[in-house]
Parts: sequence; structure tokens; C-alpha cells
Amino acid sequence: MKDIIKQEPTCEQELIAIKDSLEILGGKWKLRIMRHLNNHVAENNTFKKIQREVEGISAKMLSKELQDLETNLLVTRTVMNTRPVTVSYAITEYGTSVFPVTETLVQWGLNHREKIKV
Amino acid sequence: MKDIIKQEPTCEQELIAIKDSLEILGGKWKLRIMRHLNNHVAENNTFKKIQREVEGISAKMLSKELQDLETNLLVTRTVMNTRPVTVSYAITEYGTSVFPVTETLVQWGLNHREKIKV
DNA sequence: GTAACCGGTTACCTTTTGTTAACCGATGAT
DNA sequence: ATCATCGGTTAACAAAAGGTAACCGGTTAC
Repeated sequence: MKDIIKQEPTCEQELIAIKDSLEILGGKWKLRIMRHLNNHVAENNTFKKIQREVEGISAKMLSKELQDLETNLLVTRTVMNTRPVTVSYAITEYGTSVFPVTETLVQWGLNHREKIKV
Repeated sequence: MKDIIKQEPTCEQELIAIKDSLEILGGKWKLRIMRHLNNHVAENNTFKKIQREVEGISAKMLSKELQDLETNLLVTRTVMNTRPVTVSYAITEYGTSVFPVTETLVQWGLNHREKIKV
């Protein structure tokens, strides 16, 4: 007699959902990269450009994080036929679903900075 | 001639804000603990109870994470004069400001699970 | 007295994360 | 010919995060 109505998640399911999210988006860099790509969605985001603008990230980490994001279909990697060859990274349609997450983190971070200033 | 109007944060400021947030809320456990305390705000959240309900966390990690959260004024620790002594952890007023963050992560996690099921 | 529960701490270890520096082949600029 | 730029990879290493197990004092139940 189960209804088709979507059930509210239980508390346990919520904690599992957070765990799932953090497995894909957790760590120091992924959400920052996602936000950057979202903020520059119309541009040509080459490897070096991302590395310059996501402050502090090393080539090795950027390479690894972009691969992870590509694996989870959040980002695409496109080799451009320019000379010299450049590679362009772009957020996918699905990747834009991460926006609310980064947005709440931005807001919380700004608010927290205000708070501790006092 | 600066206006008092609140400025939109620049892209760089946004990335810094995310970094700030993750320094306080990042890692495997903090957001899960915060969500749990938020979901059980009316209850007596003892150490053991939290440990049972935030699945997989060890005493060591729970102890450390709760201390970190307390330091950042997101959680309070209260020793109850029960016998044997129990300790009750509660989310602070300020701690509830983290709710939007956990909420977007819950939603994203649930949605992602749906997506990869297909 | 013995065992179990509460709320942890400590030491030891592994895994993950991250850094630095060197190096690669290709292209383009001098 | 030489050097710089792009887009990385690799190796060696250090630091941070996390897990496991033993242990602590105190209390209560048997």
C-alpha cells in the first residue's frame, strides 16, 4: 500500500545524503573549482587560467581534482585545436546543480567573517 | 565617496569565502554532526547518543570535532548532574546558521543518488 | 567483587592530501 | 639555437586527517 508520494527523508537518510555529497564534492578544492567554472561559464577556462585564479592550487592537485570532477560528469575537458594546443574545462549542465551548495557556503563564509570581525 | 550599499562579492572574494567556510566546516564529520544536532535540537544529545547516530564516527574523532565546533561557537557542551555524569551537546543559535549549507548538501546528495540510479 | 556504561584520552598506525621540483613533448617568439 | 609557454606527469616527501585499540576514573547493577 505504499504511496507514490515522495517521502521526506529520515534523519539517517539525510546524513547518508550529506556523506554522499561530501564523497564527491568534499576536500579543499572541488567546490572552489566548481564555483570558479560557474562564475566563468562563458569563458575559455584553460588549465593555466584556472590554476592562476583558484589561488594556491598546484598543477598536480588541479589535474587530479579536474579528473575526479570529469569522472562524476560535473566537468568536461576539451582539447582545442589552437596552436599551441590549449585545453578548455567547462562545467556541465549537471555540474550547475552544485551551484546552491557553493552559494550557501559563500554566504556562510561572508557572514562568518563579519561575525568574527566584531 | 564609498557608498554604504553592500557590494556584491567579487569572484575572488567568493572563493575566499568558500575557503573560510571549509576551514571551519570541512572534513568528513562536522556537517554531519551539525545536521544531526539540528535535527534533534529538542533532545538531550549525549556523547554516546551522537556516536551511535552519526554512523561510523569513532570516539576520538567525535571528541575532536565537537571541540572544534565548540571553539567556533557552533555547539555548546554541558555537563549534566545526572548519575552517572552525562554530557549534553547542543547546537547554538549561531550554529543554526549552518542549516542552509547542510540542506543544500542533503538535496544534492539525494538528487545525485537518483541520477546515478538510472 | 565484577562487569558494564559514560565520556572521554592516548599512542600507534594507515590513508589521504598536499607540496616541491624535475621533467616531457609540442609550439612560438627572438 | 635558445628560451618561454601550454598542459600536464612523475617521484619523493611532508603534513593532515582519520582509524584502531587500549586504557582511564567514576558509577551503577548484579
